[in-house]
Amino acid sequence: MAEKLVEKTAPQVQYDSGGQSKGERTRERILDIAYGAIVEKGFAATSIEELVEAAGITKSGFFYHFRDKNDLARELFERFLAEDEGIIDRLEQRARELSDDPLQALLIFLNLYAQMMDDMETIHPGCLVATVTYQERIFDRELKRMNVEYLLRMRDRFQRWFGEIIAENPPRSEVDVGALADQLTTIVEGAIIMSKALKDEALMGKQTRLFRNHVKLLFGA
Amino acid sequence: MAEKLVEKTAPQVQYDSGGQSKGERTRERILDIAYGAIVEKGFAATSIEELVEAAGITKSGFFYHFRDKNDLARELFERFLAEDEGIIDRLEQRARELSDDPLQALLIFLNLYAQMMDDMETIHPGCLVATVTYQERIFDRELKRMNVEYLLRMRDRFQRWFGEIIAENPPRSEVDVGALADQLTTIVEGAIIMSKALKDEALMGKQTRLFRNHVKLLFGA
DNA sequence: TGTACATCAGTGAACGCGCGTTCACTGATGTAC
DNA sequence: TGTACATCAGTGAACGCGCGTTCACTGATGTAC
Repeated sequence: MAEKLVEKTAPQVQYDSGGQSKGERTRERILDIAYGAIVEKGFAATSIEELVEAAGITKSGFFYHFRDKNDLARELFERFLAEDEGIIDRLEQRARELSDDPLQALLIFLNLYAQMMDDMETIHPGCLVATVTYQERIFDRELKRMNVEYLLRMRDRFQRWFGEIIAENPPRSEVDVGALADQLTTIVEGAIIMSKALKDEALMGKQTRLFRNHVKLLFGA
Repeated sequence: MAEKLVEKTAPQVQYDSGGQSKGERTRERILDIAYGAIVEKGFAATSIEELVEAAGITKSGFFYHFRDKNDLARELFERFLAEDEGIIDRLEQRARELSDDPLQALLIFLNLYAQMMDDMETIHPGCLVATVTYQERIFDRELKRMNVEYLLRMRDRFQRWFGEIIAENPPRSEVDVGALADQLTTIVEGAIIMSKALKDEALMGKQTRLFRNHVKLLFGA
């Protein structure tokens, strides 16, 4: 009996985890687990029960960290979009550093992007965009708005880039610049679906390189 | 009282509905309603309750026609795939009739396909492919298999077509024919997501024409 | 240094609701004799 | 032409299960005096 009481009050080891409190670590763990589960099988099919079981807490513990299930979805989506755009920003920056010519820079960027996809052992996180679009009903308006704004920022980024390219390289054939600006995103979204369905991990990189080939033919010397 | 009894046994009008029995008509009605609902908001979010309410029968009536919910999904998917491939078959046939040259025929086909998308007042049914892929967990193996085989048939179709084209027209740059064969499907799947998210009905046609432009640059004189 | 109180990070039990599914039953239509 | 039976196309009530959510409570840690 006395032993048990002593065990019960055993000193809690305080891990140094980069300034994160215990609660923050749990919260992050839930988000990580939820991310994987939602990408794998969708939001509706992912139950709170399985998340907390994997996280090693109880269901009520979940509701200590998140107001409700949509709250989790919002947080997750925000997190993913920031991460994804950060990656694209860095790739664009590197590509621009490697060439002053906008066309060359874009071709380098597309190569870097395709390589990144080849190296990705797991499924691309962009799935979430598609998941949000397909299950809009169970997600709320806030999520839809975030999704649309993300897609529009991508469009803007490439529209400007193609604008720079066209200023110096007349296109070999008449082309819809707006559609061109959307095409990488379109292909990536489609390739996620295809690669997942066909279990073909090389597909995404290949499709990106095909788009690169189009750009090269269209503006190349 | 007597009046009511007479009303109750009022002669049932027998509509001529193309040889379909009453049960077959109800079944088709359920399938039509389910199709719209699933494309709009996904399979999991579509309840049997709402389907039977819209169809004007009771929930038990649903189970007279379908063994369970997956049974409905299977039937629906089968129906859609057959319809979709029928359309593509006819467009290819028309395009081949209009030109003996495989390259010209493909360019005509892509124009016809893009036009069809422009004319489509509603969202493209190909959504179902994406829905199946994203919600594979709640659908069964049979559905996944049908989906994969559909994608492989599409790949085959275009791989053969590009084979014919390359035999006569050397490509202007080295190209991955397998990836090229997948690209139309990839772009269409991606464009469905984009057009739905951005509520931009013209996007699908534009993306298809961009792919056409790539083919033209790649093999054109 | 010890005590009192506040906050953090949860637990455990219970709830209500909706959904898919079952089952016994039924009224209308079709078929055989 | 009438009757008996079979099949079709459902109805109505009930079920059990899981899921999201709530709520009162708690043990550990942090802070003030």
